[in-house]
Amino acid sequence: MKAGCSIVDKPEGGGGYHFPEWAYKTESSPGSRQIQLWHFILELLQKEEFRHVIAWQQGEYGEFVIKDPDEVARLWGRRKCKPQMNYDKLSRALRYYYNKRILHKTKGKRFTYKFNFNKLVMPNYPFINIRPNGVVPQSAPPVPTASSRFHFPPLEPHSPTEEGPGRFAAASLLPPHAEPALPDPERKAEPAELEESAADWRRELLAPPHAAAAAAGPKRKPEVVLPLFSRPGMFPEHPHSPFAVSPLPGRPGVLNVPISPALSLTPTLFSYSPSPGLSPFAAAGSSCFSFNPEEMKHYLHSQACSVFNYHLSPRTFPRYPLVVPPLQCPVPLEEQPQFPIKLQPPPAGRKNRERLESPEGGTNSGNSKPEPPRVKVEPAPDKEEEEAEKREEEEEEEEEEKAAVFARPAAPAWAPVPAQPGSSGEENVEKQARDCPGDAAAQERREDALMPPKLRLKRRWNGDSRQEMPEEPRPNGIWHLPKAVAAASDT
DNA sequence: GTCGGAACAT
DNA sequence: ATGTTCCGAC
Repeated sequence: MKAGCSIVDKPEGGGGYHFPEWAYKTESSPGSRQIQLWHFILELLQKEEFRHVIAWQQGEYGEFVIKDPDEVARLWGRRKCKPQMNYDKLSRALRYYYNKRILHKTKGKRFTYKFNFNKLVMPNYPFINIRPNGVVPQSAPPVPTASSRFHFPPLEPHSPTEEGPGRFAAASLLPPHAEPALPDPERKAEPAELEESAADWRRELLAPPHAAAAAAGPKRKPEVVLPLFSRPGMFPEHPHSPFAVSPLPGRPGVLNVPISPALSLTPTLFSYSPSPGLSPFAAAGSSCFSFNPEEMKHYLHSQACSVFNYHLSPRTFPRYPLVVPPLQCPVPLEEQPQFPIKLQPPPAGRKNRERLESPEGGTNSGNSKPEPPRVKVEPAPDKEEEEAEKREEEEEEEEEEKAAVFARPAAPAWAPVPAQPGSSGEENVEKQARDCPGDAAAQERREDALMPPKLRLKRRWNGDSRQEMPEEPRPNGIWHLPKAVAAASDT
């Protein structure tokens, strides 16, 4: 049944440029990560059309309620070409997000979940406002309103030669009036429909039944609607696609890496999130609303282009901290480290400090002893800290987070960065992103601390090592015994 | 309903 | 890695 489910091939890597695999894993790329559920949820949440299916919970930050589980499941199933999808399965996927701290359940409220916006989206969706009745219908976390008024400076477009279908056409940003009707829940996906490219799924989702039916015939060109954030002249060459121009400077036809502010919703990427020190919202955890206007400006700019792409790959942005569409991009892409993160020395966090005997502990290529057991033998976690974290979490979950999500105390090990005259904001931000991975790492450990040891183990075994597990030469496959390990740790 | 383990798929 | 599918337990 998958035959019909077309996916957009990943861009051909011409020009000899090689991008890391993850870079291709945009929403529509083949493979396991076409689109992530949380992402999809966010999209639905964003659209007025689906208000009756899923909607933000008024008054609860990041909380949403699935009003029609079956329909959501159906939409998800259609999106993923899983006709057998149902709420039971979908919710299972949702539950996996608990551990990742992307979501959690709102206890006692059926079909109600809550995004962990404070830690996740907040710093990455600076442009989304909660405007339940606004044009951006279903909103998102309440962020400083500056975001909504921000406008993009002209970007330097490169000429994308092969855009493929406008797979990320701005349909998700359609104004509510565009497609008011819900698709007929009964309507089955017909082959022709399934043949549609990823670009069409939105249209399909959004389209009223008759329109969708029409789509089954000769493919009519989707009416591309300008996104909210799009402005005339923004991308003169491709006025109707906000994604026509890659934020990545000058890489025509190679890869229009979608830059996404959504980014680090996966644990793996947490550490790469814009550091709190870099983001005005950074603070995600703490004094979120007191930010330096300059920083704000720079930050907004650096993320500007990501914004209308925010529903693209959540993986892109954080790893390309240096290639954000620049006011001025001093470092040519090819000179930038492809995997800047991996080059970063382990943060000097508490745990790492313990084991960091040598100051240069970052690269241990010469080390003959990888000492893998260290990871397996999870020492009893720091009780106090864990307790504290647990308390914090309980507070959050059980007290319905009456403590504002933003009020979370985060003791950053970094210092606020003075605006550097002479260097662009991006530069600043980016540099910090490079130089100060520690804070993110610290947060990582906090997150880990929040987690039961078993889960922590799991995360690590799942490759979610991050700073906890420095890049070490590991014997092939030997460590890949997650279940065994989990079991072992259980007994 | 909700949860999470397990096996499996992509 | 991120689900999907199934399922027993609560």
